[in-house]
Amino acid sequence: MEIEDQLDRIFFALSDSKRRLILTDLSEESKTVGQLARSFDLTMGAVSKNIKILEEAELITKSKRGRQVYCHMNFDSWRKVAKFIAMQAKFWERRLSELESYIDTKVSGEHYGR
Amino acid sequence: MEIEDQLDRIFFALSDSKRRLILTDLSEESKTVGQLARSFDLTMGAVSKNIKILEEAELITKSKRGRQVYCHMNFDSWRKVAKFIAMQAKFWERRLSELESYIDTKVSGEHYGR
DNA sequence: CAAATAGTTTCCAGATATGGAAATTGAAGA
DNA sequence: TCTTCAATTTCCATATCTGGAAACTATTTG
Repeated sequence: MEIEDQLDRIFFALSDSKRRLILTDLSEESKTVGQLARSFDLTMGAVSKNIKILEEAELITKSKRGRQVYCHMNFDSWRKVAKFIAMQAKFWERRLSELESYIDTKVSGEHYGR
Repeated sequence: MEIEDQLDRIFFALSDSKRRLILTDLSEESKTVGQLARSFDLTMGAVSKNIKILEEAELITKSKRGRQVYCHMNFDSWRKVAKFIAMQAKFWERRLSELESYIDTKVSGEHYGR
């Protein structure tokens, strides 16, 4: 269930528009927690907690420079998410076309599915 | 903020492995709420509520046949999600390669980003 | 060392999620 | 109509999420 837990964390992290905004912001350049707090008009505590959620989902990484903490978008991890979703889509797409050709050739009335 | 709300709902719906399992199950064939409840060892009430969450995210649709309610995977909506994520990835990818070439050509020391 | 600064964590309150049990709705069938 | 069955909704308890305020940690600077 390890991968499933990881997906839980990723999707949960992405389910909040503030966090997606932070992620988009970090995609342009790495920023400190304080910079993010000022950008999004939140306390540092609040940003720090959201950052933690994104970090646990492995969507970002952190690095220290003195007393400042820089947050970096983890592009590798995002690529993985994109790949997973695209593959899932492709897989379902295949099933769907199989189903459609089955319906086209074998079935006529009584439409259950959709 | 309409699109953002939609994304909130979609990602939230996907953030639970039970709901992802239901979705995968429905990708094979449409099923009734009762069938899903039996498959996943949950009460109908619990399944019905999760179905509602997936429906509000427009990841599935429902249709009635007598007193049974069939749930269908909404492939169109999923394609939209996949497209959004892939586009986002591509957008960030481009930014990333711009950044990398910028670093390659102009900068030498002092590595902030990552 | 003391003061200031950047972040994190803790504590708190209010909001929301979750699923079981039971009441309710709506359709089928005797 | 009365009963049964599929599903939804309501009620409830438990758990988690969220962000502000304040306490705490760690690092820089005077």
